[in-house]
Amino acid sequence: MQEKVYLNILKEIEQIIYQDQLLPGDRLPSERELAERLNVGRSSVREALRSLELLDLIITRKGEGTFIQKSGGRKIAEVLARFFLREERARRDVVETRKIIEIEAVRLACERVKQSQLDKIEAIIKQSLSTWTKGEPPLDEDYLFHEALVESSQNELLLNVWRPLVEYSRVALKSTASIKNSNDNMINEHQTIFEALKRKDEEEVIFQLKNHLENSRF
Amino acid sequence: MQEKVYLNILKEIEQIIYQDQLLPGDRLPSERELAERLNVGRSSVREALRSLELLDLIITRKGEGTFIQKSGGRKIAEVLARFFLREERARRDVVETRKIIEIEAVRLACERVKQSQLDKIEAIIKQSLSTWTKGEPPLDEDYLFHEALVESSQNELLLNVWRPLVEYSRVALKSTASIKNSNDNMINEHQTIFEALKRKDEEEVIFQLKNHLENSRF
DNA sequence: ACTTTATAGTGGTCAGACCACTATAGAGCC
DNA sequence: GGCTCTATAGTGGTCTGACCACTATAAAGT
Repeated sequence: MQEKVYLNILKEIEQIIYQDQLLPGDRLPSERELAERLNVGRSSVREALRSLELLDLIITRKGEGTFIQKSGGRKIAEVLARFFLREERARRDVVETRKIIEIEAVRLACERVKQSQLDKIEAIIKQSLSTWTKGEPPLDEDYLFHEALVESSQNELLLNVWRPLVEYSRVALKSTASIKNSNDNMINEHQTIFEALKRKDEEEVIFQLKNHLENSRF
Repeated sequence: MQEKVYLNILKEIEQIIYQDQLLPGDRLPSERELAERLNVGRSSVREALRSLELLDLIITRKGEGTFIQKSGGRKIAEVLARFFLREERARRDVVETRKIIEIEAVRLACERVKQSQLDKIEAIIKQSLSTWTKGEPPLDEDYLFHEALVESSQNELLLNVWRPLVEYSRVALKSTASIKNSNDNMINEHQTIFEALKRKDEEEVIFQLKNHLENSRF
């Protein structure tokens, strides 16, 4: 059975990225050029590009072109969340998988974290305090803290798998989340995790993180 | 700034699914009907559908229509893997991430494995012996064994994240793999892992699996 | 009632038109 | 020569239409 044209185009685009050594920010050939080059219709090219766009792998800008993007997984998480909301099992899988990834990333981080990353995490905690002092919930800092933890694993794939999972968790759970954790507890827990990571105390950081993930809003 | 038409269509499709209480297996309105209903071009509808299709949320069949599907996430994992694994540290990240996933999946399996899955794993081991007795390397069985382990976690997402990692590993490492494991050791190790899993001895199964993954060809 | 044929409807792909926007090149002015 | 403005080329965005291959359905024939 012949595979659909847009799937073949995805593969070809991947090849082009590989052969031309394209990086995030670099520009892909135009739709018309791709169509000509691959001997397909422009509509088919567009179908493929829309798929990639939803994965946040590319961004297309009118008048400029199509650019490779470092994936944030935001759009896909939103779409998945909307489609998954009614499937209890899938939600469990996402939450569970996200926790697994994060915990194992932090385990790796105990060996690999760089001083600059520790500094960054510390700064995020300080920013949390500052935000909270101003009377605002430090939601962004909460996210950034967790992201920085996973980043400290020095395993980019884990980070890229983790991101859409977290985005999904945020969207999927936002209307039903029971907040078990006040903001000051959250910041305290971040601080505790950070201190354990600084000491590279694997057992303690895992324990504290697991505890925190049980209490966390996402 | 006006959002792209295809993103609006995604939202409308979601609404239709919700209002019509559509479930996996149910059919969406035709492309032409959607285009008319939403007052957009058919091409735009197709762009939206391709996005959903890549997420495995729908399946479109020529002559029949477009159906809601229970997502397996296979295609997306494949595409994401292909796009992420170009980077410098990709190989290490893949191998490491795959191990993490597999080990954690097996940890879950110790609580969750079903008798039918144990039976399946046992059958795969028997098939390995049979294949090897015939003088052939039991490569397929090796893969199937690992897949069945991850499957036993009852976390479909883990399985779907694991698959492309393994596929990549097979392709990327195949020319440089140093085979540290003879086939009979491999089968013995599979057997040992299986026995520990049957006993639901988490510590032992993790230990044996880690050992095996160090020796394994993929 | 069953089989065959014709028709309607489905998705799949491509070409083409035209629009809004951006980038680039060229002309004109100081 | 440098700067500004204008024109043109190129980009994506969206829609329409044509035609194909396949499936579903209805009607006709046995």
